[in-house]
Amino acid sequence: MPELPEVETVRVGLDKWVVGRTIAAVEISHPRSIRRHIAGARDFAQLVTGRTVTGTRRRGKFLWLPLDSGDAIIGHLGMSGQLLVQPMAAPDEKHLHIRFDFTDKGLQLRFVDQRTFGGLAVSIGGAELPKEIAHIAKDPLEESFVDKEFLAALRKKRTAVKRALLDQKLISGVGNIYADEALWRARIRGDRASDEISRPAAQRLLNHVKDVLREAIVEGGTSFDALYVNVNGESGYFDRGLNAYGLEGEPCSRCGTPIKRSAFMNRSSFFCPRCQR
DNA sequence: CCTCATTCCTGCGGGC
DNA sequence: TGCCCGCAGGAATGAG
Repeated sequence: MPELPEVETVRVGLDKWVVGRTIAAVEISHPRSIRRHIAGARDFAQLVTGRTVTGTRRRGKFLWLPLDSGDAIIGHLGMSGQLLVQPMAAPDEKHLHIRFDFTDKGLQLRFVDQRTFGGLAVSIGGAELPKEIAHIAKDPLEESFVDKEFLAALRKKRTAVKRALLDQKLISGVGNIYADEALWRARIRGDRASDEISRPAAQRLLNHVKDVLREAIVEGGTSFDALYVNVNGESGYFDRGLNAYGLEGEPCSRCGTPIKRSAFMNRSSFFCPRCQR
């Protein structure tokens, strides 16, 4: 499930394989995958054909490819989206929705997405920062991320602390897995009121968020199945480093108490009932 | 403005 | 064996 570390792993792959190359053609076989590009498939193709990819950028779970036109191809992987770099002769993936060919007739870029929650769009003038993601907060691994602003926002909110971690307008890049992991490390229960967390505890939680994201990037992300892969179709290994997520009934690695699972925000939360208060 | 539930989607696995 | 149903969940949307 692509959260910040998984998207970063994909970005690094794209940086290696796609930057500097010129798009020769784009084939869109599933309109839902470009639903955020309001002007439609033909407009999308027109804007990217003949353009050269000049870099790769990411904020939170969004990534974008600046083009030499000043526009950018912006992408979100959703639940199951993959950006794969494949030989032209490789057979079509079952859920292949968008294919980019390059003028050098080398490896193709393919957007594959089983559940179609993800998608691509062209952001006009978005090379530096697409306006489509301007409403998203900076992610905690950006140098310009300001801890104090997040801590203040946490205090101002009247909601559960896990909900705040998942709120991309407060802090971007954190999804269900890393939220549970950071809360476990900080020994805080996710349903605690965000404005009742002490300032030192909130700072510790933020530090754990940063740590767990960084550690997962080193491992190439977390995956439980073939749905999250890097641009070469390979899975990450961070699932070995998890202490809470998906471990219902397993002994907490700190205190041995079985990890509990509960429904929260229409999804599962995993936590240690003893050492998370 | 703020908070929160709902909706989108498909493959898989459990239960009967 | 086969079918049905629940589950996985990021972000946009709209209700209250």
